[in-house]
Amino acid sequence: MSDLLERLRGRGWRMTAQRRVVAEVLDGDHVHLTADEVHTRAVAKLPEISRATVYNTLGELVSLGEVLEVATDKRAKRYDPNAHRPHHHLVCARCGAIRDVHPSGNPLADLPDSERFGFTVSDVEVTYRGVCPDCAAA
Amino acid sequence: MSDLLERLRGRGWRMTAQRRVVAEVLDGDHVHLTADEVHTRAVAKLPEISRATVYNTLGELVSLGEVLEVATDKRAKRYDPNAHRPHHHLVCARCGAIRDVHPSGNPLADLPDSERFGFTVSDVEVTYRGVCPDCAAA
DNA sequence: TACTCGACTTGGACTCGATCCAAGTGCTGG
DNA sequence: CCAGCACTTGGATCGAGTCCAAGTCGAGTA
Repeated sequence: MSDLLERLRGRGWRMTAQRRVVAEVLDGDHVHLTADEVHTRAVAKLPEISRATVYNTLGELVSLGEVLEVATDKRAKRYDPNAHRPHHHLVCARCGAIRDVHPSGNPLADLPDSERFGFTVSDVEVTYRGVCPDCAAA
Repeated sequence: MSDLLERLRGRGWRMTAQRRVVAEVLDGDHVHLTADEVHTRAVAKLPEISRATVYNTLGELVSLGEVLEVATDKRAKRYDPNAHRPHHHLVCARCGAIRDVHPSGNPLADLPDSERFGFTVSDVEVTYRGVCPDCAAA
């Protein structure tokens, strides 16, 4: 996904070591990391990187649409690098782990006009909640 | 909704002034209040009530299934007294207003086993996002 | 290559929502 | 009416996230 780095450069980003590292961490594997986990992994590659920079960079990536913010509960926000393929989330109520899922059907179409109250509805998020195998075993 | 008070008594709750007040606030109108708003309104009825008690009581109501917690974004959790009729939420991306909606279809059924990854899926939340008429006009 | 400047980074202080805890209060069953 | 213990209190604490002034350094220019 150095396409990501390419796209960022294309958008006029100054390419700093910190930004490269954050982008690499997100690219690394498609898990849904918290900002803090991103910071921990980033520190492994670039020890001096600060939390503030990680937050800044994540925020920029989100507003560029390269990464999605997922706030499934009141714990830490998680960041989803899989922004370019629409999908929904399956969340473990105990440990907070998140998996991407692709339900059949189109929930947007399931909201009749009479239930839209004049809103311009543009998006729908579906969050399935349950208990993951690991937590169920424990 | 003194049925609520009845139900609580039936579940072995000690009926204190504080709990009655919190239940009354939630009953008052079916808006989605934050814990802080609940506290503010509770203080109007019972000036000595503490924030901790409001949090405790809301937490108890949630775990009894009398009230739903709604975390649509990273701001404060909101509490939804409409727990006995299943419904979903339509959120204004600009002002944060929330409306209850009742889509057709059953999104739980739309998640095939192959997409459940061993999770015991117990619940689904659907959040429609858009712009409300007021914000669209402004 | 060297210079320059403003975008970027830093880290520590701060905010805000929420939780914890030890001490005090007051329901409720007997 | 009493006593025991569930409940409340408020202040401390926590954890995620934001802010800010000061310092740093990427990259366009010469």
